[in-house]
Amino acid sequence: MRLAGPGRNVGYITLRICWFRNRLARMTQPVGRPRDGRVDGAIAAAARELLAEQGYAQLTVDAVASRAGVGKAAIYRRHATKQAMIFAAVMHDLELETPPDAGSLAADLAAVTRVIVTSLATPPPGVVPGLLADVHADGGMAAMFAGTFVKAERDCVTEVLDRAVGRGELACRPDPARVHAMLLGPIFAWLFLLFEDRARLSGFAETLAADVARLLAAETGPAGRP
Amino acid sequence: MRLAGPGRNVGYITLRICWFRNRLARMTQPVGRPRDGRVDGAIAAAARELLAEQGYAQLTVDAVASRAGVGKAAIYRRHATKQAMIFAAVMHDLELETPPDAGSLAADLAAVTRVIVTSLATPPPGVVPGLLADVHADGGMAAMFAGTFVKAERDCVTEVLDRAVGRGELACRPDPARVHAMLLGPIFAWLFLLFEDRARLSGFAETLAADVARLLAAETGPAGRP
DNA sequence: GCTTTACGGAAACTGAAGTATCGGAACTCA
DNA sequence: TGAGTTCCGATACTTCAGTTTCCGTAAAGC
Repeated sequence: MRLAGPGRNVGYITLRICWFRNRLARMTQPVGRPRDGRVDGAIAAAARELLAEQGYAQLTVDAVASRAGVGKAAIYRRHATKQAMIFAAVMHDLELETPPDAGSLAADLAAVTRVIVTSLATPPPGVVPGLLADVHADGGMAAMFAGTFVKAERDCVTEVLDRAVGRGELACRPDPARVHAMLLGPIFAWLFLLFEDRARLSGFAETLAADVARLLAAETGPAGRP
Repeated sequence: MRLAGPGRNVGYITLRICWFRNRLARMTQPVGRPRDGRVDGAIAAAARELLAEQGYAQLTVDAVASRAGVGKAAIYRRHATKQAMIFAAVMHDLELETPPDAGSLAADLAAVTRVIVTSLATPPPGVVPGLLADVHADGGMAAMFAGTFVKAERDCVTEVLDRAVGRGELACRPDPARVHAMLLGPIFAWLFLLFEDRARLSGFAETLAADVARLLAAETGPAGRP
């Protein structure tokens, strides 16, 4: 079955060249029919609608395709798995921007806390725990999650702490990971671990932000102190 | 098709009496071959082994049955779903007892924090997020979770806070739900949301417990203050 | 002994994820 | 303009795993 020989080698090299040319072309202008951008939006919208209507565990790819008016192939052309599709749909309209300078560490932390509350309380019930399980079941999803959601929130926290140092409220910047965990964790626990009243969440979050601000100010006091 | 009549009525009443007798008998001594207690243990042990070896998402009921040397029917006779089986297996060897009085609020909170760290960090990777998603996908599991894991931890927290009030360290007891969220949340976030270094977890937890103790002491100061 | 339930084993059923294929359309490049 | 490539919706198919059912057998109470 071996067809080796001079002619065969030339053919192999030609194929390699064509392959590289294709790779290069794809960088600038992909060949073939371009993807319809409206399909991406329709998939994400359908997924979000069905998540809200039926819940995370009941969501099926067939239902998303049907609701979006697209074929399943169009979905799997864009997302490797059902979980990746849901992740993209949920992250799509999640805005995680650093809030503007509010003038003090306490006010800045309160604003960051509100961003966290919104990002956790907005998705339909069951979506956040479901996604978290999927993230822990697949290394690729974990990297995606850490690079988008976690990083965006971490940047918010770091920025707010740097502002406080710049203002002279803090002598040195505390560990952002620690502050991040102390803000995000209790809110997550309130919603998804302890099943506490969602109506009392915003009050709890306000208190939490004030507590953390007081704690940081007390331990790494204002610049100029011993 | 109606077979009503005096004789029929007597038969109905007899059936009712038999039914009640059966219900009563079941309370004291169930009829038929009793369940083999070793089967329960074998199922739980096999599930825990396979969770540790293969991970949460890869666990199948067939594998558990095979490893335990039992039939699948024996599993479904005991647990309504695969998720309930895993829940029972994981909760089986989880000890959540209130630590003994350590003499101060700070020391007591540190001990409770260690209990929480153990309960979250001991299960194999992926098990805690997976179970949490299942809990949020089924109301029955949610009630079970709230009544066992959450309640046990909450009782620890409440007891420790009451001790502090009794000692005079705190003027009044803070909301146990709030304190619970502030202890459990950051640890959960450290492990499962932020993917921080597990080696630094115990240090973070110690700091966290001290922070919360200082916070509570500062806001609802010792008895006797205004 | 009769009835009921549990046991392991195995087969059957069911739903859903993911893949393959089809006829047709859109785009690039030669 | 035509060849080659990719996308499109639609549908059938494969595969896998949860759940149910059935079998012959064993252990308990009446």
